[in-house]
Amino acid sequence: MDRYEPHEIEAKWQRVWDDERAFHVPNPGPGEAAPENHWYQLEMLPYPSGPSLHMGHVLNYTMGDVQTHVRRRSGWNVLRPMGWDAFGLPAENAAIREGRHPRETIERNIETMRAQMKRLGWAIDWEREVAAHQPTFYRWTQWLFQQFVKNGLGYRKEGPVNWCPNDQTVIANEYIVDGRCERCGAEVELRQMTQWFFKTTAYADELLEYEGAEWPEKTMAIQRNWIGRSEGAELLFHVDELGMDIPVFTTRADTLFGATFFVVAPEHPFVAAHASAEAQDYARRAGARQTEDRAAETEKTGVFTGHYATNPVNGEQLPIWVADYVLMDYGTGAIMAVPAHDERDGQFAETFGLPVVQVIDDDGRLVNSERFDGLTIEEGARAIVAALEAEGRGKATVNYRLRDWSVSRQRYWGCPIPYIHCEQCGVVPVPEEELPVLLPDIEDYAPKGKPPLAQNEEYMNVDCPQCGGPARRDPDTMDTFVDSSWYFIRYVDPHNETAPWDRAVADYWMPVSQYIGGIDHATGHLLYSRFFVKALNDWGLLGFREPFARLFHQGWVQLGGTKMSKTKGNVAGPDEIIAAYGADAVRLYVLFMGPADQDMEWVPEGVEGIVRFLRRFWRVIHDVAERAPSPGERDGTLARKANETIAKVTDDVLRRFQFHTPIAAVMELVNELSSAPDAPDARVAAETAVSVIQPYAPHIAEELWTVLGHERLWEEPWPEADEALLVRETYELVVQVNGKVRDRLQVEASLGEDELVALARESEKVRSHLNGGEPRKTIVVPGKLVNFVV
RNA sequence: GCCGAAGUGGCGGAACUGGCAGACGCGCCGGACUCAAAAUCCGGUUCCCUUCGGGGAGUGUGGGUUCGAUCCCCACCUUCGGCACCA
Repeated sequence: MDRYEPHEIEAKWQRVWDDERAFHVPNPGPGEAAPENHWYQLEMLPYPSGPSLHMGHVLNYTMGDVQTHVRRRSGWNVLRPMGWDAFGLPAENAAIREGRHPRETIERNIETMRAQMKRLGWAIDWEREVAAHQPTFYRWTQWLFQQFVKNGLGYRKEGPVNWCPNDQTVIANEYIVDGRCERCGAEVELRQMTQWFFKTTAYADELLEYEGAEWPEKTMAIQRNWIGRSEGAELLFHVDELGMDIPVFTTRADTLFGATFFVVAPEHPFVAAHASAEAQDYARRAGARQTEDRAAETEKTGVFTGHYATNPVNGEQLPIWVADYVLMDYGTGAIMAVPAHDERDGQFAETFGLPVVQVIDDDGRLVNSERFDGLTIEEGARAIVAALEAEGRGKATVNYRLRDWSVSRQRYWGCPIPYIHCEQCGVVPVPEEELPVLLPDIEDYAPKGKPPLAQNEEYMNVDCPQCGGPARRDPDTMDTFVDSSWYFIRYVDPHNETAPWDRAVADYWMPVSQYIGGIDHATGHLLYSRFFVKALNDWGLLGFREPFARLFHQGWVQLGGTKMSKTKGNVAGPDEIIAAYGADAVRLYVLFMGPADQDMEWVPEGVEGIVRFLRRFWRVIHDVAERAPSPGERDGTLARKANETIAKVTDDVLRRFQFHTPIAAVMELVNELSSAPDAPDARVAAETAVSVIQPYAPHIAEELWTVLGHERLWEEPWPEADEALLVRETYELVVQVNGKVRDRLQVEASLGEDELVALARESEKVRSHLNGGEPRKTIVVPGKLVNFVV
């Protein structure tokens, strides 16, 4: 027997798979009958800003790989592609640090990571590889951007945006944590800018539904929180002396009679237009402060504006105050204040000595509300809104926390926005036949507070496609979430030069059958991708409305108690472990560490146990190949154990999505096999062990398969458990007295209840606990236990 | 404050539908091989008591349902995650 030399056999089989295009999956040709069992296995694509894969990637892609192998061998037509989220800020910042061009940095990182992936032996169809920064890809990103604009879902708007002073660009809401930029930690500022937006709010309600999508409850809850749907009413308050209306949003129209004052946000246009000088001064000071700082303040502050609003239900004059506890970007930026039934309004009233009127009693019924007295909260709200609606002073509405998606970025390394600004014609799309607008190679792409592209006259100056006059290109680039919102569709048809994809091909493979990735993308990538697919479906480009039929989140691989990440610098790469033990050991260990959806601690010494198992496995299989009779028998103890292992592995991987217990099951089988390598049924058990470990450790499995005299295990049908062998001839019957185990008996599987009870009563141990008495009650569960109650 | 998830040996964890708690692995202890060590192999390893037959306790805490609860119900504690002056 040769020694187990992982590097030799891994290189050998990787070469074979490569030469044979073993994992290439062709698309069904036009009019060709396509296999019905198709499976689109996808893991979130890596972001090649760092020079290496980390263990989180290894976990993620190995899980996908196990799924891929088991499905392939079970007869599914499996699509399993890979690509690169190559545009974006971290990559650009890394390039700046290194003093190189982002393209150089990124393409070098992609080379490294691709080599690592191949070294790990993942079953990827490399002929479908895509990268966001390649013109062949971003041509269609730009085309899609124009579709959004043409369909009214993309627009330009001036408004306050989140500006990171360190990264010198606008950043998205989900990248702000406690008022700071998640990436660099700088305090985010508000700036007035004209920006491109995608109208995610148009799909707010639909994004709350997950029809046909099997998603973790948790992820849907995060998205629901983020969307923040809130049913209520918009009510109009009239300012008599100015002859104008101010709308408010409220979820508590039932408390309208309890409104004793009225508050507008410092940024509310009413303040600048009509408030007293003192109030305007307050608003200026408050508006300059961060929302988070304002929230941290416990004391309520505010100033009376000098005007009054009329309560639409009873004509009462309510003083209008400006206060920073009311936020301009939620609802209408103005509220009716009901100090008796809202904690914040209550604090404000107390601070400024404003009146408090109770309008809901302890039983939850309306009081002091004239003709609405006695109604419940729900009835009251409905009745009051209905009454106001009849007068044109209110209507039921739904408000959302979700904002439209701001997609412009003032940085270099992204997809150019395919629009031209002409003084005569306005904002004009670059004609489709001129796409892509190529990202120019420029020398100086360091951030300077204005987009690097804006400084490049050669790029910026262009003829207007409409009037031919001088015009300027849009100097911004797109948020990288635009790229990742559709990359998974491009995979199905990656070389299409006339369209982003062929709809028939997309509809064949999609939606993604199983998506695996981090839950940190719940409010970013996963939400935007759903938005994209709903829009694309509405335009007739796709035949489905949810991109990811099933979703799974892997846990974090932690080192020293904190999650591995580039920013924390505690990234452990797979290279050293592969060099020391081989790819199969790494693959097995990442999955053996624990349940894949829970965080796990990377213990470098832990891989030793797996290595020991692999060496032992190697030895035992060789031993069996030499000593066990061939063809051998199929129904002994080992064969039955092997059969149970098949059932366990298959069920865990396919139904339970659990990857660590199958490894334990195979270890058990190998342990038993090692004590009887010459048994009549050892050969069938050995073949089973090798066959079912193949998705986890494909190289050693392939090699041992040849040792057992076979070939091409990666194409071998996945073994099926033999139902007949799963039924045990005898089993261990547990005998309890008062629910406590007192004895265990080997019994024939065919015995009926009466026979089991009779056998159990004969047990010495049981008799001593029965103390000669008759059981008051006897419970029999055939196949499991007998319980005597005394 | 609202919403969600999780608490099992020294450690990672298993127990899938209410039926043997601790599979598998790490670590540790003992033994074999060795001049010795590493590697490998064999055995042991929840805790307490024990006359070595066995007995008792035990899955965050306290209750409940049940012949029987890690699993179901109620209350609480702790940890983690999401949202949050959101009207």
